[in-house]
Amino acid sequence: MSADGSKRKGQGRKGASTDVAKQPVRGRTVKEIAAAANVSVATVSRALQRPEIVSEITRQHIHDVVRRLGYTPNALARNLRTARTRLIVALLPDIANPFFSEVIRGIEQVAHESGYSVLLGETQGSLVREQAYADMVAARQADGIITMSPRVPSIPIQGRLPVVNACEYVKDAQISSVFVDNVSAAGVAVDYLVMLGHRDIAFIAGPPASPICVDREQGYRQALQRAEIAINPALTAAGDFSIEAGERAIELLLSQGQSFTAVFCSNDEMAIGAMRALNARGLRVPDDVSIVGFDDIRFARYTTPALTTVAQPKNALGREAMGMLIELLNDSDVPPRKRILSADLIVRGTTAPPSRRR
Amino acid sequence: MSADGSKRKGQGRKGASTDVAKQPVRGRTVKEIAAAANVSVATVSRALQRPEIVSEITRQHIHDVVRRLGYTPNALARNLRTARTRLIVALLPDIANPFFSEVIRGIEQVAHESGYSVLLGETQGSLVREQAYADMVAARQADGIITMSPRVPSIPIQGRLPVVNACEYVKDAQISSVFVDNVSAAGVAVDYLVMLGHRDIAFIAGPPASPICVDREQGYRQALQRAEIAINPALTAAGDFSIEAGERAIELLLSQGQSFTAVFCSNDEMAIGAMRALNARGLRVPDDVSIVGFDDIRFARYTTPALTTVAQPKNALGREAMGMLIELLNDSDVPPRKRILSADLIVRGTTAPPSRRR
DNA sequence: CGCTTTCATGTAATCCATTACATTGCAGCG
DNA sequence: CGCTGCAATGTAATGGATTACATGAAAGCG
Repeated sequence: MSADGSKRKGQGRKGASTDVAKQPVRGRTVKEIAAAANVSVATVSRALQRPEIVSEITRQHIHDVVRRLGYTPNALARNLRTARTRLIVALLPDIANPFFSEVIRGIEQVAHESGYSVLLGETQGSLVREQAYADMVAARQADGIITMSPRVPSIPIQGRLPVVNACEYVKDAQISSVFVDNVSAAGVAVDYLVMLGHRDIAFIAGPPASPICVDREQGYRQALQRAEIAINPALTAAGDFSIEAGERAIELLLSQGQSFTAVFCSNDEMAIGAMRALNARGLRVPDDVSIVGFDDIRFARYTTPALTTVAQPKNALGREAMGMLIELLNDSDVPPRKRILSADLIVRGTTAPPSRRR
Repeated sequence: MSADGSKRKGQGRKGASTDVAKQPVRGRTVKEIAAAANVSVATVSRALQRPEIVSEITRQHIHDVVRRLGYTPNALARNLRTARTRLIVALLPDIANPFFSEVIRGIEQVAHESGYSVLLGETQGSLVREQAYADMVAARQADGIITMSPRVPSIPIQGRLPVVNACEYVKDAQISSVFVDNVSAAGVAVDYLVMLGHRDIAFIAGPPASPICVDREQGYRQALQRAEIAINPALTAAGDFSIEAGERAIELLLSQGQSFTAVFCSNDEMAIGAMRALNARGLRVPDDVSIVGFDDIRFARYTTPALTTVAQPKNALGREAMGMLIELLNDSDVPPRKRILSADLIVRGTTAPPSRRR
């Protein structure tokens, strides 16, 4: 078989004319374009990257050839050489949670203004996933990461990678973050309930691993203290941000025979669950029980009655986060900083003064 | 001043030894590891890629060095060489739409089983965005794409790229697709309304550019024909899948003085909007008007009353789409095929027989 | 006219990991 | 002993683009 003549090494088509017809059109290279246009690879590259430094005529010609042959430069090669991808990854725990959608919008707006593309990674709260996506940055497939988990510290590795934490933050991590002042935002919400005349206010907590949830709980407590209402620990129920958790929390409180005229929920989805559970038990919102949520997701406006909630500046959170990331990408020496935005109470239909009954 | 001295161009660190101390730990290379471990780069690469072909002792040693120095192989270089990224991009028009979340879950499950990572791109219906993400595949930054827009044909370029269309499809495009039988699913929904006794059934359409919406409308019409109900074009209102569109549609119909006892909506969000608009006008669901949605998004269960809707097999759609994509990635010659799943009507609380009144 | 600039383009080094092929050493076998 | 075969490792080609540096031609200038 004289096993050498063929060799098959390299691109596998040195002849370049034998089987051209069958071969799919994928994978042209600068070299091919250069050959077809009778110029050097450098000129082709320049014609595409910085057209102004190539003479009008060759530029035209090269562009024609590129179009005719259908050439897309290999981004891997380009990025390898230039050491940047103009790609950033946004990590979100749960795409199903509409809260993040608008944050993403903000991120994308700023990203595009600066020539970055955004790719989304869903982590489902899994550390492994977070790591996997973070490694993409370490492996240079992306320039930076914005994470919306309360668990950034697991991410940064060797030296400081360009990471920004949005919506969440980590207690004493050296990482730039943008988030709202959850303590005071929660406080405002509970103050409002107090102002309406409520004194038995239940609280549905979020995952305790998340500092922002701890803050919301603290805001709730401080507000009660301000109003000189004794804190009843039995009125606090655990939750995990899901609609179902909201339902369960209410069922638990009711089955324990707790009495309350208002519920402050750590997010809107749990508030929706709470409303449903109350309705199921024949209790009316807001006549029997007032409900306040947190986040102001898109659906909050469309519950019946519409949900009173604390609106986070979602778009601004995203924009700000991306802004910080860009700063970091341009100069890896800027020190991490925390940016705190404020959130507003939006009063809709689920809150009213407590009724006489009960 | 003297605004030139700095220049700032290029990688900005040729010296490579002057400021080693200051320099962040980023960017080790096989070469460095090889030097530190006193072996060749080939051995390092092998120790990491196919440990079994390296002697126990060198493997150990190399792994130690890798860990000690903190080395992550440059994925760009690797992917460039191996011509695969093990990354796929899923394009969705709108992350805010909870329908897609579960489809994504399905995609991710299958992807991970086969060693792929999934990145999400939001297109917001913009062709430019779609192209940009599609170009990532052309530029070899990702191996394939699953798109959930009804506009695939804009994507594939030069030869057939690995593209699969999920949830939507394009009439006569040569692209693999997975979607439900929208005609019959819509038919079943309308049949049910008819069965309940409704004869004046309004329809809120989706974007006409989307074939699946055309199909849903066709299903609606066919069902009316089956029931020998004359089709009243004035009972069909345009929509764009948003909650607001649902509200507007109802307001339009009511302001035109149309009379109807049921509304079939092309998706759940418009159904939610419709419910709200009806409530705002003092009409009760389902007592005065029955509502049926489409998709069965997570929130459908939590409206009051809970929404009757057509459930798409979201997870299966995602799994199937990813399955097809993997097939394509393994063998680019498999011919495109369409896979059609079925959808089930879920009866909840927004449907009832028409009331005597009206 | 000769010299310096400037412009357009070409040549080849470079980014970093993978891997085909080459080399070395040693065990096994007739 | 000499040869084959295998295991472990090394050397260098390779992937595809960018870009520093080199070259050559044309233009500007005294």
